[in-house]
Amino acid sequence: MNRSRVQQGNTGRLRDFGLKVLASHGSLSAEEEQSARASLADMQAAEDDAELMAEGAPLNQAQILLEGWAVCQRVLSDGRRQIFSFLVPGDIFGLCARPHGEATCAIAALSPATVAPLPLLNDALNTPGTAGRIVQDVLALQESLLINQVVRLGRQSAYERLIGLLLEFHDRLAVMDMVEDGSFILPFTQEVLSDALGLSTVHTNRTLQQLRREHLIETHLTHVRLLDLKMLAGISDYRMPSSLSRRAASTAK
Amino acid sequence: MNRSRVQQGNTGRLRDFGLKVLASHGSLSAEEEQSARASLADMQAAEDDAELMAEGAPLNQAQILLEGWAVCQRVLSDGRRQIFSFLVPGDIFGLCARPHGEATCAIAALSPATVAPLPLLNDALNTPGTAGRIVQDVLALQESLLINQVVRLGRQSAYERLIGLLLEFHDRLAVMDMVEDGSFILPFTQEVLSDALGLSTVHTNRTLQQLRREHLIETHLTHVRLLDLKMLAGISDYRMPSSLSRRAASTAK
DNA sequence: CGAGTGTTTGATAATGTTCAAGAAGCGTGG
DNA sequence: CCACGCTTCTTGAACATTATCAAACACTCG
Repeated sequence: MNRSRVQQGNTGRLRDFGLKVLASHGSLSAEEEQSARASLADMQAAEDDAELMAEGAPLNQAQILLEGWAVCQRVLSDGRRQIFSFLVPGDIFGLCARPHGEATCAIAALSPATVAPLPLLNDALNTPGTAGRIVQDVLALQESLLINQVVRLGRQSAYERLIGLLLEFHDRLAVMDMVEDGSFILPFTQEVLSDALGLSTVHTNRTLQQLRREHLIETHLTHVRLLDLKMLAGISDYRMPSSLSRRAASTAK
Repeated sequence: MNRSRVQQGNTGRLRDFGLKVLASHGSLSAEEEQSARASLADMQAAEDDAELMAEGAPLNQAQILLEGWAVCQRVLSDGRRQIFSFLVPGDIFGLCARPHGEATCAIAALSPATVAPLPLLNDALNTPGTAGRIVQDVLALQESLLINQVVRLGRQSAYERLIGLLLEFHDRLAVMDMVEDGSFILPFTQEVLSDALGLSTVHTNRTLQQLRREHLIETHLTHVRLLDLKMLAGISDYRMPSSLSRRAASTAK
């Protein structure tokens, strides 16, 4: 774990982002905001590729990813890697519903990242306030994303899988206010995408090309734009997880 | 939901089986055993193919599958089916770590089944006794099985997947004392296996044949025998979930 | 025996992988 | 500013894996 101070100028912006994310689940009480504000100040930078959490680590320290992306992954003994899920900026991790839970997979940063502890959320699952609500929402979302991942890997074609994952990114980033006109940034390589989709990089590349040829997406460097959400959702049989759509509604101006 | 009385002669055996399963997590207190005994008496039969739990149903009624197999599954709009996980006799379902949880997928019986409620386990997650321990164990196992399923589907060949799933069956049934000399019964068709493995039935069939030709397994009707556990585990990079190996140790005479 | 369901087989096609090499983007240091 | 090395993306060709379709076979139950 290789962490260090965060550049001065950013801390304010990132702290406000963290507070906004928490508040998107419900309004924070004065004490809750106080606690969140204090712990967000402890934010730390992590390098690209840093392991934010090891497989088997005790799940008793809630954290929020304030900046950068990360993945939950497992590496097979022969080097093949499977990515289970992505963490996007604003995502909360390190939670577990049951006491003494252990991480079932490692969490690794995909880009330089900033992380802050949220002791407020530790063991908050069954508490009445907004903290409890946040934990519930986060766990519910995690579960439903994992189920969607199984469906993609088991029963969908490369084409459908890729679309489904892009739509998931879209909806999750939209809740964090990181989508503009269908466009967002994926700060990682096609290899990462492939390890999530269970495909070779070459095939991921060609499938992306197909989507571009069909004018369903545009890409420029790490920017992706989804051009026809309805069409894409139809092709991949995608439905937004209910735990997201609730929050999307509450975020809308 | 199509349920009815259980045949007279079986209730005693099934009740004892249920009690044995619960006790395999830790010794039950007098009150716990009392409660379990009472609710096991409410066991009900379910037909082949019956839906034991609908997708979206509130997860607040713990139940135990005393007899028969079931699956967690989701069906895509075009009819393709993905099976996420299997429930073997002795498995507990209907639990959720968070309050107000909803089932993310439907549970369907694969064979005629017998099910009993276990109110003892409702909201027992954070309680001190053995009931709490059971809930923790069950949830931990579910999670780790789902992760294994993702790895199989995403990064393993048909051959590896099939072996991995067979080993999982072996170890889970062994804990329930349903394996004899590497041999056990899978009371469902190759189509079910295929829907779990994300393969066509034809390909599942041919992969099974290959395993037989290589003398790694034997099959006779619904009986399967694994002939070389070490070899099989090596091929598929399989490790027994830790939540199972703990119980396997405690079950051993 | 006959209908129904599940398994096996063969032929063929689609989907996805591998390997190898070239092109494009990016940072670094001269 | 350019040259260089590095990584990522892209391309082509050959190959492997898995799916699809259709038919035959086997087993089970009435």
